[in-house]
This record gives sequence, C-alpha cells and structure tokens, in this order.
Amino acid sequence: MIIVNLDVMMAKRKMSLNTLSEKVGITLANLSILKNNKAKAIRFSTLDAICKALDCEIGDILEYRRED
Amino acid sequence: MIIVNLDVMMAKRKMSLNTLSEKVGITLANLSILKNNKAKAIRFSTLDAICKALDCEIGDILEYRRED
DNA sequence: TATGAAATTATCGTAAAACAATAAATATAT
DNA sequence: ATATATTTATTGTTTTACGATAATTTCATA
Repeated sequence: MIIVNLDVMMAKRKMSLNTLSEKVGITLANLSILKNNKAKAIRFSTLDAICKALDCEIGDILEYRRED
Repeated sequence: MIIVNLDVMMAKRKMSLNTLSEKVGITLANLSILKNNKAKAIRFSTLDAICKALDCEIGDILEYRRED
C-alpha cells in the first residue's frame, strides 16, 4: 500500500495547501485529492515540484506500507 | 529531477527484468521503459507491486535530485 | 454565534500517459 | 554462433491526472 503523507512536511515548513499548490503549479483541488490519498498515480513532474517546494526527499512524502 | 533506479535493488535481489515484470504484473517492455527513466508518471499500484517484489522502500527506487 | 479563511468534495471535460500486445533490434554472456 | 536478456518501436485502449469551477464542510477567531 502506498501512502501519501504531505502533512508532516507541510507542518514542518509551515506551508498551507494554498501556498503549496501555487508553488507546485497544480490546483488546490487536485493537490487536496493527492494529499488525502485519493489519487491513483502521480506524474514525476508533480512529485519533483512537491519535493522542491517542501525541500524534502521522496521518502518524506510517499510511504510503502506492507500489509499483514 | 526524479530518477528511477531499479538496478541496485534488482542486483541485490538477483532478480531479472523478466522475473520482476512477472511479479509486478506489467509487461517487460513497459517495465524497461520505467527502469530507463523514460516514463513520466507511475501508478501507485505499480509502485506498490515493485516495492513488494523487491522488498524495499520507495526511497530505494525513486530519487529526487536537486539541480544546481 | 456569526464570519471568513482553509480545505474538502464533486462534476465535467481534456490531455497526458500508463499499459497491453506485439515485433524487431540490440546487447550480453556462454 | 547461439541462446537469453534487454531495449526500442508502434499502435490501440484505458486509466487517470489535472484544469476549471462551484458547492460544501471544517475550523479558528472575533
């Protein structure tokens, strides 16, 4: 299971969804969908922009969780 | 810049592209495209299957590289 | 408790890209 | 030289991102 977790880094950077969406260059609505694990895929360009905006690694944002 | 690096984990697990494609459930051709950084996005279902097949973390496979 | 900002959710449409299937070309090892 | 592994190419289908927009919900705070 892949989990999207933007909350931690957003809190760390004190960045709102609104600001992040502007920096990343996708709409607030779509970023919210991604943030709430409703997306089924992601473009590398988007992932890149997020890592850049939050100044973090992919592992900070995406997590692979084994199921039991 | 997002970099896909499957080589290291494949070597570590001694797994061929062929075997990996079977485990992941996508064709050899498409997995090769992904492995050689020709893909522009990825489905979480695929990423999940790769992590499972190689028993590794996302960070082992995807890298965000800052440009200078 | 009323107000406003922030975030979520929904809908519709378009464009992008994954991915299948297949085949051909290339590389690599034995 | 031959088998095996990998890459590349092509065409078609399907999935999904993402935009634009608007309505709804959440939540802080005045």
